[in-house]
Amino acid sequence: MKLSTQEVYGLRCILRIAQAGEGAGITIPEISEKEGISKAYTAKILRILRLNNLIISERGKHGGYVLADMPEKIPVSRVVNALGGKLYESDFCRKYHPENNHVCDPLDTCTIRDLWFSVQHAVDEILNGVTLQDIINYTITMPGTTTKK
Amino acid sequence: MKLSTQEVYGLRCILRIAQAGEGAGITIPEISEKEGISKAYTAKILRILRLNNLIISERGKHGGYVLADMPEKIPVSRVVNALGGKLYESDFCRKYHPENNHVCDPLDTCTIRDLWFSVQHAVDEILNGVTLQDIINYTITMPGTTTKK
DNA sequence: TTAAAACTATACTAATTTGTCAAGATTAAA
DNA sequence: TTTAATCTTGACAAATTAGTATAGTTTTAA
Repeated sequence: MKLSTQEVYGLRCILRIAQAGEGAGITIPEISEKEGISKAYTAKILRILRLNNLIISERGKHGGYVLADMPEKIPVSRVVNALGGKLYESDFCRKYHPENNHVCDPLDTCTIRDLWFSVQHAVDEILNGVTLQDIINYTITMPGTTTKK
Repeated sequence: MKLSTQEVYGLRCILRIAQAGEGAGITIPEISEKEGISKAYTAKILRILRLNNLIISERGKHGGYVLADMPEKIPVSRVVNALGGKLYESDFCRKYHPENNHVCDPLDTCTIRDLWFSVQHAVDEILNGVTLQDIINYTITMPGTTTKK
């Protein structure tokens, strides 16, 4: 059970956008430089976030990205699901029974499916309960940290 | 956030071994046939389980595999961790900061790390609390299911 | 109207994960 | 001791995911 790099990078990118502030906007080169991710890859990840209506792009010379909603209204779950999909999805059984799935009988598979589903539920509960604003707030109030310009 | 196929297949394979019963043993061809996984791939997955001391192989003509411990003493977490690793591991920061990691400062990265860590904790809690025996029991008592020979 | 600075899209390469193959080692029974 | 049924190993091939390159389009401001 692993996070994809897209999920990790994507969350960091959208946090940069959130931290840029209301309507301020931040560009791909800026995010790229701050996160140490290439411009091309940053663009690719932001595209996914945009197609999922998490961020809005402004084109042209003074363009950049802003959040599509207020940071306190964007739970981390939306970001993660956009970039990496869910642990348990409706195609679960089909996916893991590539053959004529004669083995997908109630004997074992359903139990296992239930188990993964409950794991998915626990993860969702946590990620739904944390918004981008929560992360920003928590960061600022952490001891020893300063708000970096 | 995805399960690897190894994790899903591996859990199913070890459940087949558990269901075979005390000291009974089950062979690669049998597991392969029952699960619809190729013999070669089954062998590869069982090898990982064996190297993680979850199962014991008996070689020779009447060989096969048995559990290394009682099914009620093997939590699912051990199986999953053996096959797919953990969501959050000690190399987390290094892994996701491939550059000279100049961006791994307390401003954002630590908060995100804490978030992933709490997700990992929730997943662990669930997977630690379910043993192979639990899955077998639950299966057998499910309505409409029969114990397949 | 031109040029710069930004985003957009698609195709391509590299790395990782999945899955296969083939040759070998071990054991039990005839 | 031979044979057949088993596990063991490492190299290989295929598929997926990660990341790059390139050739655009859009907008602003001079």
